Amino acid sequence: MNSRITIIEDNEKIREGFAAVVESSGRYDVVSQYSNCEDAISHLPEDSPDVVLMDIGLPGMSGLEGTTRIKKRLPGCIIIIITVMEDSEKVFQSLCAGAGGYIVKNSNVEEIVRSIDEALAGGAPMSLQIAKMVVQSFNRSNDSPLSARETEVLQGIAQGKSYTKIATELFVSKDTVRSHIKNIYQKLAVNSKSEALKIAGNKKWINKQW
Amino acid sequence: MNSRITIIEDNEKIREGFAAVVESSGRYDVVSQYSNCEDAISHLPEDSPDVVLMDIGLPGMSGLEGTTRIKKRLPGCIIIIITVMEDSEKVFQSLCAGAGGYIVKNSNVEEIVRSIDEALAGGAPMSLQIAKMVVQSFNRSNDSPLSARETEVLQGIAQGKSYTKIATELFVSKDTVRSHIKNIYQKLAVNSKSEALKIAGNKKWINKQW
DNA sequence: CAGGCCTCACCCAAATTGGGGGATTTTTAA
DNA sequence: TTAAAAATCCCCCAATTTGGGTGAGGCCTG
Repeated sequence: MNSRITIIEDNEKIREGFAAVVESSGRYDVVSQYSNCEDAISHLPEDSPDVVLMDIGLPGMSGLEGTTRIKKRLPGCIIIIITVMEDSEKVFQSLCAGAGGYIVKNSNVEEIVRSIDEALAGGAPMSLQIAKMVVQSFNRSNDSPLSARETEVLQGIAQGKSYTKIATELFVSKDTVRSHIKNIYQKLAVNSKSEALKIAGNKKWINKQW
Repeated sequence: MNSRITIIEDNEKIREGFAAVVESSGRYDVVSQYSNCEDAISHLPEDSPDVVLMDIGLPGMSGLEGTTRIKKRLPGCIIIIITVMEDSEKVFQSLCAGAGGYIVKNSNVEEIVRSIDEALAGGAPMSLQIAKMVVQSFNRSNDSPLSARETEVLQGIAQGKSYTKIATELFVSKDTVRSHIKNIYQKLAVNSKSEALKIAGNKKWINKQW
């Protein structure tokens, strides 16, 4: 049976262009097209797409948010982001949201169809250009105001460890850890763990590692 | 001035092969070669390399661990992983550790030199094959024992939020969040935040995102 | 020598956490 | 249809954690 495809893209020309290309292959059925995520999500059960071609810059809910929501309802659904060249952070976030690949808007017919084939086969369709962006988004910035020790402590916080646990692992007293925390909070102008993690995480001062 | 390069690789033939290739370009100086990370790290200050070519499967300290340590001491140093085709998890972890690129062991002369050029220019040298692995490593496994709601709650924990904060954000009471936590702990057979995060993180049941 | 960094201590009060018990409703699956 | 699972909420309890304050000694670097 043919794979079911849903297209979400606000530019009508581009959307119908993609639809035509996909249909032309004969192996895919475009079951629906939407110009925004909200509409698409409300029709998810009927459409039950195998693949979603998703634009990132959409009116209303962003493609990022949409990807997360769709993945939540249809975990098996593969979402391929349609994009012009954007910043590496967006690409990274899309992957975090559950995107299965990236194709650029001005791809030719064969590339598009091949991307969908690849995605269904379990591969990750994307250009080397985009892949490199992902890698670059890993690079931690080195202009952190936090000292080495403070970074270690915050890293522990990021892993949900208690002050006591962190102290044990760093071979220092609990009060020392508390001192570092106080300094961290002062430097970042916050007063809670979650706030500190949010800004240190966004600025890549810590490894949000797994 | 030529860029300073250090090579860490336990196989002597491969190591010297790389050295010869790099030297042959004339634009790079191989300032040192080591067969393990420990030796390399103890000579870091004198060597002060701009680029490190690092094997992943090393005796003693792994290339992953070594990458982390070197990055800590020389944040500006670019570390390129030399590898045979490995699992996507290793590739992902290397990038987390601070690797700036990936080249495969049987690359030819031009590829190697070009990779180093690319790395120094700020790009991320890697094959499309490897890039795809990175992307694949983002895919969350869907065999989680946690329910959708429980996953949301644990996600909040991962961001360092308090039960109260999570409750507010999910529009439920604090006790509901506590109920979910209790169930999570039982399912994962743990009894603390950090333990739950560790196993849920490792198995990719949650997005460690920011 | 000033300033940052790392270390540690003590005080305090509020909040959080983990564990126990139970209850209801809705959804899902057998 | 019936049982299990999920989601919601309530109460109790005690230990721990957290955030904030103040102070202080040693070390290293510019």
